[in-house]
Amino acid sequence: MQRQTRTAPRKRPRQERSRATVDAILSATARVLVRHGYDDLTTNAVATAAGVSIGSLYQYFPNKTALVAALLDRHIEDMNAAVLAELTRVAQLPLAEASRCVVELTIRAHAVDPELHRVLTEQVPRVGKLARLRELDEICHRMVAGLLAARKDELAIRDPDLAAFVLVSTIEAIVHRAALLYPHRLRDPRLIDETTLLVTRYLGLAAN
Amino acid sequence: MQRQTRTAPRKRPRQERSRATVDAILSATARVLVRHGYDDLTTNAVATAAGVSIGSLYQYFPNKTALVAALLDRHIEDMNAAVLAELTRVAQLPLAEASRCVVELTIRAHAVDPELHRVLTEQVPRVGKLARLRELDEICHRMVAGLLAARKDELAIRDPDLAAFVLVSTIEAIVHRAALLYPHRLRDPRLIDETTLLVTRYLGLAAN
DNA sequence: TTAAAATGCGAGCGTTCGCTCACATTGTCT
DNA sequence: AGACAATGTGAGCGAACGCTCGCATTTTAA
Repeated sequence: MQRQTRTAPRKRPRQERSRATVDAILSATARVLVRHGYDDLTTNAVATAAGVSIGSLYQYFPNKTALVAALLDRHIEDMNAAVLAELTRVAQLPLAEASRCVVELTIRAHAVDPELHRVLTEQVPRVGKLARLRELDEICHRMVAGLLAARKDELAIRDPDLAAFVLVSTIEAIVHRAALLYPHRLRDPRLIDETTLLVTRYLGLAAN
Repeated sequence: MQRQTRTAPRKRPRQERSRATVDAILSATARVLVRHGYDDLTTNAVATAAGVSIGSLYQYFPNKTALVAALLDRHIEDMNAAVLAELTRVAQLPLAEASRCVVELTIRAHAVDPELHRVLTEQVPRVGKLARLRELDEICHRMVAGLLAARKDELAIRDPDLAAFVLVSTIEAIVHRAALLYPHRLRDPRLIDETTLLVTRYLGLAAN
């Protein structure tokens, strides 16, 4: 399997000075990652780009993997906090409306620094964060399943769990694929319409 | 950007002996890749696993990247030949039936050496084969769009192109996600049913 | 049979890069 | 002011690994 290096941070910054250092290192990591890719990302390059010595870098990150893992963690948590909060809020709305909101939400989430998102997505398995990602996936999945189960009688579905799997996969995938392969489609409102249509027709909510 | 090494093979094997060598090298690459991941795949390890000297390996592959690229090429072409052929055949069937066939087909395609498929999927962008992948994607996309356009009057869709994008993304994604995260679902016939339902309801073909 | 081409071999060269360590500087506390 | 902790520095060590090259063996063809 993958070389599963320990990715926990080495030491937590106490003073303001060092917190700035850690921040500089992380943003430098992001820049180098986007410009050069993971393979050509060297710890020395990151240190230089951050305007920090290589020694300082190793005060806070035990190895190269931990560096990217930390960045990924931050990215995942940021992204997910937004999504989960919104998902909860949306649960109150009529289902047709909720569907559209979720689609829009997913698109918005992918539109924040898509380049970084792409690189990070590609590196997830190498950095050993698949588990965490799967965990969050599971949470989304269950929230949607709950939402569907609560309104089962308005819907044309039998198994809310299975339906949730299908829906979460679908929405995430359409947006993800659009973001990676056809970024212009993300700006196309018709993509939102069409994806929403897919969802509502599947759920048996469609007016037309 | 990525270190875009030349990935073209160095020399084509002429005799039977060398063809066997190249084959051994490629299957060894697959084995090592699955067992150790790309990062821990070394050319020396591949050579050893193939029962071939490192010198011989470099007779046919200019570098490590080319090795993985060749394997990936083979995998992509194999997978896609099957899919495209079947897609053509299915185009004759009634749409409801065709939908189910395509879903089943996609699942079958992912069930062939899923471990290798997973590793390769994760490694694709780093080997510079994204372009080829996108090309094949485009072909699928256009075939489906053509199929939808031809029977537009039976369907509840406006833009066959957009609908094709949505459908191809959807089916691929559900299967892909199931294969990577929840392999047991691939054996669950209800997944096929449910995905087919998603497709047919979206297209306005559903009986129920 | 024999020359040339194709193929196979593997010790080890050269480079890259992750990472340490001994020391310097800055901040905190009393 | 002095002492101790926190933080910052960067030359360079060591190991890993991609890849070459000179030579051995096998196959082809005349």
